[in-house]
Amino acid sequence: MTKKRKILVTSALPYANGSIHLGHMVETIQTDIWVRYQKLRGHHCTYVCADDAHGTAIMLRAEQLGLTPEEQIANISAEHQADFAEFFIEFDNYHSTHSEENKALSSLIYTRLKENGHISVRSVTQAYDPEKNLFLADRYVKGTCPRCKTADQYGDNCEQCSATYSPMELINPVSVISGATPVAKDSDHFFFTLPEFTDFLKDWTRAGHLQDEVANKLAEWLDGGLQEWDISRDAPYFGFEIPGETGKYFYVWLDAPIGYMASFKNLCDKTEGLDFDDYWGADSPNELYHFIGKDIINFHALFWPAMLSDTGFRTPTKVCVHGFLTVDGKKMSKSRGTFINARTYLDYLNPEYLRYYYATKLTNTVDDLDLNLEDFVTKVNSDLVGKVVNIASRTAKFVAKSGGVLSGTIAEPGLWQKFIDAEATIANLYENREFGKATREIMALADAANEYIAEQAPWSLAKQEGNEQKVLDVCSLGINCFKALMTFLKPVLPITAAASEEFLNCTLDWSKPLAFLGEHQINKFKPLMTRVEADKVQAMVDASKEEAKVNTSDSASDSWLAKEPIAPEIEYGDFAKLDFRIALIANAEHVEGADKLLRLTLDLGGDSRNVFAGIKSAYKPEDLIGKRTVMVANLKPRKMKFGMSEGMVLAAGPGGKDLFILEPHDGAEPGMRVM
RNA sequence: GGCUAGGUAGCUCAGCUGGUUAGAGCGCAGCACUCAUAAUGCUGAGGUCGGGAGUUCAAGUCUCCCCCUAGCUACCA
Repeated sequence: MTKKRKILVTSALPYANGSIHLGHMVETIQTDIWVRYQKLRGHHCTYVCADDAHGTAIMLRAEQLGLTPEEQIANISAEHQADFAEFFIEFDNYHSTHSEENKALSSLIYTRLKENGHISVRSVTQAYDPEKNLFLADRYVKGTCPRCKTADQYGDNCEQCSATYSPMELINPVSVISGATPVAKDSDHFFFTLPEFTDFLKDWTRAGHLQDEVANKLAEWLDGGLQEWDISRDAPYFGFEIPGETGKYFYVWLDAPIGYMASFKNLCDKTEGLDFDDYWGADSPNELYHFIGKDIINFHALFWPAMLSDTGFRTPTKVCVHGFLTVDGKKMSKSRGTFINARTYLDYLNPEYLRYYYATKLTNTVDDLDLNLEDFVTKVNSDLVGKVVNIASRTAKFVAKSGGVLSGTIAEPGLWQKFIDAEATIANLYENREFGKATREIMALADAANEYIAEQAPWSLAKQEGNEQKVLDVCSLGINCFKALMTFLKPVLPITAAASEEFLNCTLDWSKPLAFLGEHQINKFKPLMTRVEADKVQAMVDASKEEAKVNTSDSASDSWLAKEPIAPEIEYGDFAKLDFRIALIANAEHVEGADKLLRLTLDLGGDSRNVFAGIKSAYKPEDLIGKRTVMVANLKPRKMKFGMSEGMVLAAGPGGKDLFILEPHDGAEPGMRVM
């Protein structure tokens, strides 16, 4: 190996408010494979992580459970660490952002930012819960959209009409926490003056620390003008109080990335020879890698380097961004059972299956990664059991028969050379986080080994006297191929690698070039990995469905009635004022410039109406033409940007794709009144 | 609407700076083998590379337009 590198690696800190799921595992498995690879190559690599333990959500959750926030985060931390451990995620340290180290570092960084004139203070008006005496983030206020009158919308924007507003603009705003009506209240907030770092960030984001597509994405923000970043929250808040202030706390995202430093500091304090400044000093010669998902790019590639550069610390060598996990091509879904918790997976399946499957799908791009459950079963079985492990399984017996000592003769140097030649390629792919390509290379070698064995057919040779040495030579090469394959796969499959070391009676070492193992005693072969059972996968999906059911009935808020209670009772006379009519959709078309509207021409059997309907997200015009529906015919016409809307069609559903217009049974004719 | 990614065989994905009949694995069909956790090997079927136009001697690969998917972002009632 060349120079020994010193690398500090992090995964994003999981939030201490929920369980680890298979989406989180994409990141920790990706990071862990990379870290294990670096260690295997003989580099000094340190992997730290922590729970992200602050914020209103955690405070409220703890309260709900009747726990102190400290008890709550301790419970979750234990759960997270147990899950990670069983997936063989090998952290060198797992800490918490709610720690002394983090408090000290956050204060230090804040103080330096302030000294450098990069903290500004100004008053912000916010919704305030007068019962709980708590400022309410937008998502903790719900009410009726001031624009389209849809009930039960969050305080920042409307799901129905996508209007944006501040929480206090809602009609009948309600605190989600207490049910009280929030009041507007002013408070001083502290801001990090990010725009002053625009030039620095324009350079930094193009200086090789990021994937190109990430830098492109960030250029949008940089060119559009950065905003100052609100880094304070008012008491009560579970976090760190801002030095020199009372009742002001660091916003959770301020101290979360500092949690990387804090976890490392914590490790340094208990590890001989590991020095904090050696890694975090402004001119540190060592490497710092952050692995994150694409949802938190701005925190890691804008705020974070700006803060670090301004406070005497080094900035990251690389921020490695990955995409989201989809399951069977779709977003993880609780009702489909594809929102799978790490623990649920572990209850049914071997963690190495998932490590391998993810490895075959991981690239160094931000593309989303699909866990196709059927593909998962066949790929793991075919690649690992059918190909790799099979090589040992089919040759071990012959070696054992001749005494269990491998031959020093390389029976087919051409084949062995293929493995030697692939070494640098595979190493390079690991280094560049192209695990999918790496596993493809490795499987190509496994194919070559199996072809060779099939071609030599040692079982046939063994039937004739005098071929003993030839059989041993062939199978020794087979075993060596297996040894090379498992060395290459060791970062992905630590447990199978360990079992293989036991079988091979040697350590799978990749800090030195691959060596042919000859004149060497090996142990009895035992099955190294069993196949994925498809019914276990199904059982896992079913269990996830059940968990989702329990959770939703728990919160008792998922039924449509709960979301929007039935309106107050009305008199028949009130109802009779509404004139609903059957209408034939004579035409439907897109409206230029409108994102959500379709222009419908409704035929009432003699009368024709022009109606704008906000159903573009759910219907194509051509699918509507010729269909009948129900409209409110006596609604006062309303002037809209695109023209007059003379009525309204009736539709149900939360919005987006889930909008369903009414369609009458056959026989109802245009113009008929609906009563 | 703007931006960033995608759209290649039934499924999951490769295809670098444009260059001979577009690849792999899985699945499927047939054959062989029977050492191996019914594993392995060989052969084969299967793609107008989202659609259209253009540049070029030559385009999956470049340009433009359109459609679809995901995410971010804006506006509109």
